[in-house]
Amino acid sequence: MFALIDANSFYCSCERAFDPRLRGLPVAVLSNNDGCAIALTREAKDIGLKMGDPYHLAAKRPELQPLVWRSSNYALYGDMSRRIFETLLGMVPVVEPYSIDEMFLDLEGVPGDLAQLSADIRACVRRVAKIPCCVGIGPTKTIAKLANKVAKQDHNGPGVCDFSEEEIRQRAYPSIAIGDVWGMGRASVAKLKKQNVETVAEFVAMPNDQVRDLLTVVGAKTQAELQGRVCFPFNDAPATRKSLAVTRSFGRPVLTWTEMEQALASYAVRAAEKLRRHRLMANAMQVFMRTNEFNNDPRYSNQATFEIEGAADTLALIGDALRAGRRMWRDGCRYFKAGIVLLDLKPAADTPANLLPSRDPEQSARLMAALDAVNTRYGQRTLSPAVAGITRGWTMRRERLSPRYTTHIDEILVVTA
DNA sequence: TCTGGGGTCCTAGGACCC
DNA sequence: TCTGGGGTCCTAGGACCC
Repeated sequence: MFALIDANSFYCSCERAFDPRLRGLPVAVLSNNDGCAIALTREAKDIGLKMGDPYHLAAKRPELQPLVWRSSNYALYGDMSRRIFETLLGMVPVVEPYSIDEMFLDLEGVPGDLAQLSADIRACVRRVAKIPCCVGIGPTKTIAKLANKVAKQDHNGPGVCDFSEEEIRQRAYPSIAIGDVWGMGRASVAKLKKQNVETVAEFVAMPNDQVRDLLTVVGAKTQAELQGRVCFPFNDAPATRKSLAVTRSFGRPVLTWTEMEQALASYAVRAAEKLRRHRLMANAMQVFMRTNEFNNDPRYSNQATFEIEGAADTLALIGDALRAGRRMWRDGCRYFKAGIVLLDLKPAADTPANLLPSRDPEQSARLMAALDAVNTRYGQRTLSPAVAGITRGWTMRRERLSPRYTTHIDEILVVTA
């Protein structure tokens, strides 16, 4: 049996955990660059804000004036996610983090009443991590996800939904829209609608071959999972990641190569840091830049993917990124976004030694260790290659950022009693 | 002025091989 | 008239997720 724990309006709940004045108020958290709403409390939904609404339009709507806006603060949310994870680990043997705000539990062999355990988990996450959440239970991950969704929709309910019994599912499926199912996106819903399939019950009743023809093996697996057959097993060990990206929209258009160079170099710095934190090496890189597709600027978009010498060295990655960037750079464009993606990642330990390395691997490792040590101790970008720039006019907007309550000593909450 | 960022998986089609 | 049958690997693009 699986359980899925999903935090309610996670980013907003994190903001509320440290600023109790936000309780009961409509709150929305903005995407990077303060672009659009990506997390909303129920109060925010109730007054008409929708996921994805652009901030610059929503801020002008009279009915949305009560909203409290926050820029996204991923340092805070990541840390809160870790707290939830640790809270859960204190209650069950294994936890599989699925996303920043969702964790699967394997309840196989966990003693006691599942409903009681779920209620306890919910209360404990609220008390210890200060985050409200809902719990869904089912014999497969897809059913547990669905149960969670049902639990969430019942605002005044217990916050727990148990779909472990076949009979209970049979009663529930006819009234659940197929689009509520994990893995059923817009395109699949539209295809099913053409076949007059709109509810989970109707989907489950389709012949498996027909589902496969219509939605490929992905849809067929989802159907099997809804019928109670496990296709997505519990994953105890964290999956090794295959790619890693650092991409950003600019706070204002970038017009000069010098600025683009700074941007690409600083993305490479971040990418290299992530790579080393996960103890990985990258064997290929993708670099892209583009103008804004939403306005009338002349369109230009270019991208290059190429192999690189297996490395987690900041200076090497900067060199690779800038060489590729320089080749695709065109004067006169108003660049709006650029990014770096590292591909073909391998564990650093498994990577065979390069017989003809372009830099001394020992020296590189020592230099990177020193760089990371300084930046860990004194803060990100304390030490950074000069080409990544010191004053940067192009960085993203984050005008409504909350303090880094849990990850920066100067911004920690002070309590007076 | 103003519309995010970061992932995974699958499929189709081309190149190439025997 | 007639032009096989499998493979593999790679890439671009679609779909989906949070």
